[in-house]
Amino acid sequence: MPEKPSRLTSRLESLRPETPVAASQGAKPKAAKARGTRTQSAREVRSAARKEAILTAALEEFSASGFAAARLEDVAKRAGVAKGTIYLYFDDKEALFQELARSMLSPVVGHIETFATTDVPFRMLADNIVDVMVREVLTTRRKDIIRLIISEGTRFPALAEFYHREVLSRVIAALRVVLQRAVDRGELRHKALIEFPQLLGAPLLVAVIWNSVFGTFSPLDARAMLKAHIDILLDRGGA
Amino acid sequence: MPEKPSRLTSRLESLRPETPVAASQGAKPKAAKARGTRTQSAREVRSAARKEAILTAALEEFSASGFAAARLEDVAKRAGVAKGTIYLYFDDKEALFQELARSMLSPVVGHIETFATTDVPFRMLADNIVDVMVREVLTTRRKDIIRLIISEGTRFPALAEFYHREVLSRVIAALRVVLQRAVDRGELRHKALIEFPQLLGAPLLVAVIWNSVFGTFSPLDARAMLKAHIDILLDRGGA
Amino acid sequence: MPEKPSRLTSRLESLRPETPVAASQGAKPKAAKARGTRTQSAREVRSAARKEAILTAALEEFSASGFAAARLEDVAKRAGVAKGTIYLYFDDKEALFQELARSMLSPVVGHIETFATTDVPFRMLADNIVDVMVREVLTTRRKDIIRLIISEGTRFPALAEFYHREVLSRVIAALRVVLQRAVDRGELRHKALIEFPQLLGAPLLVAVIWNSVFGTFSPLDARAMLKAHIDILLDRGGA
Amino acid sequence: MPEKPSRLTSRLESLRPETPVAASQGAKPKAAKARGTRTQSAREVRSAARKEAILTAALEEFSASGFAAARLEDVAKRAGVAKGTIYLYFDDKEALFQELARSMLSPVVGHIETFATTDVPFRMLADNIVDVMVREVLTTRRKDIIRLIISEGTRFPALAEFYHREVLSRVIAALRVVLQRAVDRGELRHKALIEFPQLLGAPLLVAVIWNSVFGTFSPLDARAMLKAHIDILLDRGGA
DNA sequence: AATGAATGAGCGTTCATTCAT
DNA sequence: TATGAATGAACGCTCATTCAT
Repeated sequence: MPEKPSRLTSRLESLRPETPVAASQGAKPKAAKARGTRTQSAREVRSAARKEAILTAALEEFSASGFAAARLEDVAKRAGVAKGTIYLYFDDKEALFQELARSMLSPVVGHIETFATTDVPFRMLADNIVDVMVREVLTTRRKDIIRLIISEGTRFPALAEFYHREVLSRVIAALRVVLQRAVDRGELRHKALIEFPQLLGAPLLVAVIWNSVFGTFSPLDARAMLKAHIDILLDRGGA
Repeated sequence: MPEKPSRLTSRLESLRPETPVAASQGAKPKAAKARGTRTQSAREVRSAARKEAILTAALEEFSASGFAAARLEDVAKRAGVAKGTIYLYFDDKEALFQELARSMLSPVVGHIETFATTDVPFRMLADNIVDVMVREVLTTRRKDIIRLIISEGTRFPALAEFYHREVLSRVIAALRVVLQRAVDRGELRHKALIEFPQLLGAPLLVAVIWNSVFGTFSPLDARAMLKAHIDILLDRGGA
Repeated sequence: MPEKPSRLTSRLESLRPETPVAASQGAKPKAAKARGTRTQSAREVRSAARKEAILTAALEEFSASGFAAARLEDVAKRAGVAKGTIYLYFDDKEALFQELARSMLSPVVGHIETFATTDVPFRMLADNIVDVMVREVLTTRRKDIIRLIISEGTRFPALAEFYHREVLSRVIAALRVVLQRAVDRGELRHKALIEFPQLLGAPLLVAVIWNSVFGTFSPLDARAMLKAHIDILLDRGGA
Repeated sequence: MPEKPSRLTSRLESLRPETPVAASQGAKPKAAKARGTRTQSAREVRSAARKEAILTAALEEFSASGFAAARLEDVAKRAGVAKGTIYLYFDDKEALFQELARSMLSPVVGHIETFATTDVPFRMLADNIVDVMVREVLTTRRKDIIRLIISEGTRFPALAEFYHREVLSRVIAALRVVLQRAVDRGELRHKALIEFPQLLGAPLLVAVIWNSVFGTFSPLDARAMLKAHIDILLDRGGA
């Protein structure tokens, strides 16, 4: 069913833009003049592209090596710029890291609440969530951001708070609405989920971590597992 | 109920020794010749204590800073030895890290299979597992090892494999036995769990990560969540 | 007496133009073709103004930070031009520095010899010198040039030689004439001054350095000190 | 006369030790345990020697290039140590610089007041001061320290204050005593010197600066100039 | 065995200089 | 002519590792 993009799916998918997009569009090095919506000059376009290239490269390097071990020179090389160029766009290594995380998260932020406002049967919603998670998280670089936050969150409290405030707490609030409604409608029996919506997301976390840490020698069928989880919660497939 | 250590509990708890124990017995610096089982000389005892002190210190530093950012000098200081002393017991930083992880995991390994051989009602077993996890993982440094493996696993494939082979795959196998039996006995309806025992452990992972990353400003009642999860799986507390 | 600008004073003061004046007239960026004396086009005027702005800014930055630590970007910012523009007028940082020093010194050069040709009583001349030094050196940016030459002279032998040749040796020669005449006339007893006219200027150096280094927390009344010095040389104010 | 070291001379010369001596003798890297006067271990001796070697090398490099342009690697090379070794003894480049200045000044500090307590005819004292200045300042590295303070004082206010407080203000106070006594005894006519003892020292400053900046191509006979200055103040050699 | 001073490769960051626009 | 983004050599500083004591 999720194969044929329903209206719901497409709405849920609107968190799409996977490539890191700086909050400020016309990424003028260091001084991003947000001058409304205007046609960008060639230079502005090039600048924005460069910033994105750096962010993309940074994501790859940070994912592969972690914050401390990642070398800015490698980021530069991968982005096809000189070492110094990074500093035209970011104050320092830490700022690059934090902006990276934020820029990957920001597009998500705006679309989270849609969950709650979408009025569809819970099982359909659940199926779709699984689908979106697989397509938008597990098979994209967003899973790497999640891992980075797990790995470095303790060392970057500001980032952890940002992620918690802008993403997790909203997701949880939205899920609570959805779950409450499902319970009210008799679509879901487990009221405990309302208190701990984390239980709904837990398998996603397992999938992300498992496949990144053990995936090479023991891959896990994330989609199947997520579906199984939903089935359990909905008493489906039990026989 | 778990308050009064039942026979089961105590067996499960026997994975106790939380302090890192060197895999090699006598811990002769560098050339650990395990010369049969012999009463250790005073020097050997002192040496083993030193190694343990270093491992304990290393765990704390690695947990706090991650592998790359942790400073061996800080480890030494915390362990009360000189920087050079570390190299009498470990080849290099990486070896220290790997031995640390292994030494923390090893005691666990031996006791995992007990799960499968313990023949108790599933719901009792499940409750006990929750209890043990909280006491032996979430409130001890073992949670830090889990986080370290999540954070550094990609950079240390050997460690990831070790952990997968010696811990996870065994735990999963044991859980499968237990879960199969529970299904067979009609104690559990969700056969899907047999295919994905990870779903049983997922909330533990969430608890570990959540409290370490967001715990300071948004603590999560891990025990309550784990219990809620069990209740859901067992259809308890629902109605 | 020096209060009412006598003819002497005004002549001494003619070393006035404090703003740096480019040695090259029309200041055509880089290729300063001095095309005879012609009315400068609007563009040439603007160009000359720009060069001056850069020199003024450079003086401030070099004075504040020294040659090595001064940042060309700051010079540009202060001059209100882009970084690259500096290179339209100067070959590199060092050339900017040397031209700066030369341009500040050049106007002085032309007027030094006037000392010798002015035929006034020594004590009047001496008083005026004090006055001019205070007004034209100590309270202007020329003191900064002196400090810069002291600080950087060793690293810029060409500059040191230039300063010595074009300024110091001339001043000294002129002073010798003046001093000799004063001795001959019986206005001055200390023949040794003729050999070491530096002794006449020494207090000026002290004033410049003292006030720039210790001035903030222990200011020195330069004028009073210079006057005291003259009084000593002239045996005034003693009894 | 100054040729035959009189008692006075030797007293004045007691500011001798020219090689930089760290305030704390047994220069244990970073943690200088000042444990009274004790025989230093071989290691302590070697450590102190190293610190001195670094300071000496630093003086040379800083003198030659100025603070900003001096390269720590060159300091290390000159001192015969590795780059990192410097950081065992000094926190950073700035600390090295400040400690250098202080260590060169400290031995001076203790001996300044002797001027005032020495009760000899002023002209003898003056001659001796000239002599000591030439031997202990102009022909040693102390002149470099003076130049460094002139050059970098503005950028290192703490150093400027230290120098002013510990050296200059004391010298000036001591000179005032001496000068006052000379005036009282009728040995000196110029009372103005009491207000501005700087006038006594001004030629020394000129000599230091002149010879370091123009010395190569136009050396100045500092001793002769200083003597001439004294002669002027004392009305000697006039007729 | 234990120490900790010493090393030097390595990395983050700066900034003079260049050059496409 | 003027700009300022881009470059990359250079340098301060760190820290894993070694080794004389």
